[in-house]
Amino acid sequence: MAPTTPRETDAPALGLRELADALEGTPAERGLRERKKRSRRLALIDAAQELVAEHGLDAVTVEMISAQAGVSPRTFFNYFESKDDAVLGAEDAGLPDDVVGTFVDGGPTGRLLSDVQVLVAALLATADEGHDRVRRAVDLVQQEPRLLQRHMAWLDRHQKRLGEIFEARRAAHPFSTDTELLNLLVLMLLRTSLAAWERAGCTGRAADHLPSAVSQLLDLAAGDVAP
Amino acid sequence: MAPTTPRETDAPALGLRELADALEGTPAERGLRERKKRSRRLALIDAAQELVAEHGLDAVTVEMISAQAGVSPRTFFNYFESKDDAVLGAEDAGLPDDVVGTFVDGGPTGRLLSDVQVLVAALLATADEGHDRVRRAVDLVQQEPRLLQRHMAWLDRHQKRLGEIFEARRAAHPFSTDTELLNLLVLMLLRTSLAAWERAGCTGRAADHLPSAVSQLLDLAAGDVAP
DNA sequence: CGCAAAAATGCATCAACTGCAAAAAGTTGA
DNA sequence: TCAACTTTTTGCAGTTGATGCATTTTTGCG
Repeated sequence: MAPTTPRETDAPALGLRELADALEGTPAERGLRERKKRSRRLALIDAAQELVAEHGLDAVTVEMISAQAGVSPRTFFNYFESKDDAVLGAEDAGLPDDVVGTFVDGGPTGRLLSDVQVLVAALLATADEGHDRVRRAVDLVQQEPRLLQRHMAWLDRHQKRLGEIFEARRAAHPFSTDTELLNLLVLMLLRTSLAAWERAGCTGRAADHLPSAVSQLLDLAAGDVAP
Repeated sequence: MAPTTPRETDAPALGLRELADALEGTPAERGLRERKKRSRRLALIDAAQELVAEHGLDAVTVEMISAQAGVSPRTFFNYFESKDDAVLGAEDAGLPDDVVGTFVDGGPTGRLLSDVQVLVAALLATADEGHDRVRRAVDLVQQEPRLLQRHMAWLDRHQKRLGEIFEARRAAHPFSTDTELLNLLVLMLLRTSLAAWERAGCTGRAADHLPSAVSQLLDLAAGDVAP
């Protein structure tokens, strides 16, 4: 019990509280409330994925999902905007700041495509964290094409941020590629990698299949320039 | 015009005759019924686009749309699967058979990327037919991000067919690119071209902006191989 | 005209989703 | 421990999108 974090001091510093909070125990365990919230969220995702896997997307109602998770139907919508979001376990997993910083500063390699690849790898890495649930989500997307639309919605949420990142890099290190095209490139690499990962039985990390996707793209271009 | 691909022969194929018959007599004017159907459909699209442009997507109900178009709300769903489809004026514009045939037979150029470009050009050409409505649809997609999801749904509908086309070509003229990646490539080129077309004020044809999209992609690849 | 096919319509119904206010659970400080 | 407080859950009523079914209206055609 080393009192390194003085979080019981009452009066003193102004930022100490926030500092303590930041350093304190894993970001998910700061009180029963937070823990229950997280737990319920996961319970809802599990319930949704399980039921959909068994009965199909359209045959499952939010009422069933909430019942299985042991909460009221109304509570369901406190956690997710839509049924589909719950099935996908949609996290707003943001990009790590250091990765973004490096990219904006001209990226690790200085070659746009390679640097975008690093960006995508970072996105895939966050997906690896919730391995099981992501795997089930990817499986379900294969079976239920409607969910693919939500996948696009997920990109929408990040499109703004991605756009800003691309523009920021462009400012200091100009390139001619449309932001629009780059956004779609990210989606393409993401989906292709995830698809390959799933074909491989979801073993290892999804990012391992990223280089293959990129080289396919390069081959495609090379074959067109000098057949 | 090297006739390496025997695709202009008349007699051989069995389904060709029926196809010709089906396409015969302007496809839209074979009786009052067909004409009315088409007219109502367009009226619904116009009503939907107009109302959404004015009030926003969420503030417009199918009841309003059908009222403005002068039909019953129930009839609306005889024409469209969803409100969003009506706003987008979603046509199931199929690819012309000759274009598909050429592509499957090794495509006009024999280079995969270039041939996909021709495929996309054909898709964009069908979009040019309903010039005004497509333009409004593109505009609305910019304003209402939710519609972008339906754009993805549109791809879904064609993804199966596209996949078959790619597989058919692959059988006789093997290539290593994933079908998944090619599907996304088509989407990328479509969206980038449409975006450029819209930035150019929707003048001329959307397909005119396709070469730029492709060359951007090539530049991206070239810059990565030999910086 | 009169009959058959096709389309439009009315009606009942389900499910997704939202706002609101009351109740319950967690948190804080003395 | 108790009592104010904040946050979250929950019930309820209501709107809207969407579908199935039966009925009526319209259209095509001899």
